[in-house]
Amino acid sequence: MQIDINKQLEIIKRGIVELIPEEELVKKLSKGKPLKIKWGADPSAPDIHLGHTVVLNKLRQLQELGHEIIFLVGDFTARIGDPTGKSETRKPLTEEEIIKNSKTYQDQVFKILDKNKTKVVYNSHWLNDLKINDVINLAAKYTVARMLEREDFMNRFEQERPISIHEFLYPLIQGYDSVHLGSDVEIGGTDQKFNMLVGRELQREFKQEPQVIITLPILEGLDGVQKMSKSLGNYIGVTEPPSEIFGKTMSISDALMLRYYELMTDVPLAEVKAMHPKEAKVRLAKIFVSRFYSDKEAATAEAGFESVFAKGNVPEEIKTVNFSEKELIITQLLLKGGLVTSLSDAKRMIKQGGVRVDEVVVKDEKEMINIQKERIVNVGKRKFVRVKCG
RNA sequence: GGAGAGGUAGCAAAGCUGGUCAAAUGCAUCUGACUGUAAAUCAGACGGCUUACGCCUUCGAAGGUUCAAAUCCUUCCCUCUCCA
Repeated sequence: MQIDINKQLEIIKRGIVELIPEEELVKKLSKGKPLKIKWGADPSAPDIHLGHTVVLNKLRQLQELGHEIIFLVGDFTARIGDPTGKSETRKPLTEEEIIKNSKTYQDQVFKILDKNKTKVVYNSHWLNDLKINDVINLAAKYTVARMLEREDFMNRFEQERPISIHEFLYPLIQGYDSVHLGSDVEIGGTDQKFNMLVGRELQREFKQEPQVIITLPILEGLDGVQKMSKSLGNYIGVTEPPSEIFGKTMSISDALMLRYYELMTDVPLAEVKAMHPKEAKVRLAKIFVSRFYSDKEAATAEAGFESVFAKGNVPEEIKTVNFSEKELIITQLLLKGGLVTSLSDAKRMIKQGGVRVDEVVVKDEKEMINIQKERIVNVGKRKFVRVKCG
């Protein structure tokens, strides 16, 4: 039942950035036993997006090759909270939040992974038991100079920006997880390379055979520059409605489209380049919707998109807001309809010609809008709301 | 423990001989034009409330000086550098 090693290697290596070191993987594979593949996730943000799917797809392949996926939920660090950097201090999550988040997370992950072939573990189960001397021992196994090998540490160090001591602990803890699990392979984005390498060192210290590391590309977000992440708001979530997935895909640049094709599809790039860019993008958008929903949903999303943006129609599914008033001044309508953030914002949009009621541009910021009959109000190209009295 | 530098809007970064600072500039963002909801480009907006004159809140925090403070003083919090 074991698949040929060369064949496995070929599948494993496709689309990855690095395999460190390949010989060790061959050696591990040649033992003929399923490998323990560790993959760690942070449960503080429960929504997974396209960026995560790059790794998930690879894990799925490994799973199909008969290996065991260990999905490690990093609940320990989530519970402590990570005050790293100047970005908003991450609040420590409560027990309930973590359980809830990780459940949501799993629901989404198992849209791609085979639940029956995945083992879910929580690192608090063993990390909670560590004593302070265990931690110091762990810390003694690594030097500051080696920690500074990590690019972002070095950058911050050179730019005289703060680095907290505990940040040095995280790679060690992540490495210790590998020791505890006895993982054969750890997989993650290229940004995890350093931490995963620490795992190798620690396993060696603990007289284990070091894990092999597989790094995968980090997917750029919709802006095409920064990595896709929820906090940057440049992501496509796998649970978003089909129309959103479709629309967001259509808004990316041509260059980014090629990148997405490369990282997330099997379509030959030459074939994509031969197509008209717009057609290629539609095809990509449909691939994504099909993947998380169905071909039928994809076709519907495409039709909806063409109707709204090519023909300028009103989207079919839009939010309805009810009012008790029979008529309302346009600015209030926009604010209460959630289309703008303040009255000033509303006036701004009107002044700039971005506000329409039933497709007619509103020029007067004092205009009264009668809503006894249902009206469609929109700001810009994307924000629509249906308003009515009652 | 000692000496010094610094904390400004989403980010970066001016201003800091007190008023003309709701705070230059760049990036990001948003709206409009052009398009393929692409890129590039152009026009504009980008704290809140007001039809508007204007008013209110904002420059790490709290006090103080002053007719008036991001700008001066005091205390506190935080960051970095050098010395120990």
